[in-house]
Amino acid sequence: MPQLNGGDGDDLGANDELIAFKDEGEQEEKRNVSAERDLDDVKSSLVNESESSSDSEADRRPKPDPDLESRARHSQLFEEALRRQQDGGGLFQPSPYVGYPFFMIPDLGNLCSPYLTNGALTTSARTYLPFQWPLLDVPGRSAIRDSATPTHLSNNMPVVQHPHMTHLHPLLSYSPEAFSPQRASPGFSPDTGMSRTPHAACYPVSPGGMPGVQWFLSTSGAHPQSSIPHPAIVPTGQDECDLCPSLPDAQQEKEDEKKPHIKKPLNAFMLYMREERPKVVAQCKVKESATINQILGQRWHSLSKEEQAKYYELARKERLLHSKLYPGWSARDNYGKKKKRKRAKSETLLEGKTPFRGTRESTCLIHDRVDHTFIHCCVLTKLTSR
DNA sequence: TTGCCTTTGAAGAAT
DNA sequence: ATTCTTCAAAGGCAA
Repeated sequence: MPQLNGGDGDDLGANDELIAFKDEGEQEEKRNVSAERDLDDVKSSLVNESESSSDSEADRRPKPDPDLESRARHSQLFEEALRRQQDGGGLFQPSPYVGYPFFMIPDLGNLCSPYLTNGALTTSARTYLPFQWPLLDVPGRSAIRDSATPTHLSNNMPVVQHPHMTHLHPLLSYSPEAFSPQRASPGFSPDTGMSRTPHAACYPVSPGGMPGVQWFLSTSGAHPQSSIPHPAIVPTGQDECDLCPSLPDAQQEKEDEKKPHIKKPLNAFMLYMREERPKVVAQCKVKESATINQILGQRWHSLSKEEQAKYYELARKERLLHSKLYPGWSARDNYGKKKKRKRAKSETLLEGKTPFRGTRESTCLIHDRVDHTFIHCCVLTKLTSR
């Protein structure tokens, strides 16, 4: 499959992807040569345009886009809320990167328990996010506070959850469920309702990655950062931390296999699939992914160069952001990870161990349209299966 | 319960 | 320099 790889090395993106056409006649190929060249030109111009502006912090902010206009309004609300917070001594900062719901939270000591014992929201539990999340119709903070009062599930896990949170669907570049109740740091004791370890989970936070941006990945206690997992990170329910004493080799190896793993950024086609899959499912009444992917593959080839260029540009930004979030990450890091994880899981089952994977803790933010702020909620889920 | 299927593209390893 | 391999997503299905 022909591919050009003339990356500029600056933004780590393969800026000059070529669309490859398979199983097509010679004439078709000739026709595509010029099409590929055109697409290449489009991509190059996109890349140059993007790169020429990539040095500027301001330019990393979202540009006017008809698709984003509604979100721009949200952004405005966010900026206003931010200013109010800062005027009031708040330390929140907006993220210049709009593709991910960054949370700039300086003091997260009780982020995961944002409510006081009486169920009221603590001051630091209130935070803000960039505008990519959809606005919610929340009747008012009091209603949120009432409904968010901690309750208990049948397994005695304390739960703080607002009923509206189920509507939250962040526009993530990675798996949306990264911010769902199934994604969170695990070290939570069901008995005490508190963190099982002082550092529930220390996921790789790039030290020099993005200026002013940190992913807070542990929950509370000794470590200064609290946690909202990046969508590309797949926590596994194991307590891990660089500061913990190292384990014996065999055990260490086993633990390594369970370490959260940073996923690859999605390529252009994957981004296209993510967007188009629901439409194909609806149109073709087919659910089998293999069939759907075949259809999507055909549709991908039938896209115009402009349409494809949109996804290549998205993918390039994905890679750029990913590389900034995880400067030391390599695709090689994940080689064999799938098989190892599967093997580790089956070994656990063979040993007759209950595949209890700890506790997931997830967070959500609810927009309060009354005073244009966001309210942080925390959900704890006991994990016993995959 | 697990792994395969099926697609394209990116990246690293191997030749 | 070219080719090969792996992994990203998704969910049904066979073993």
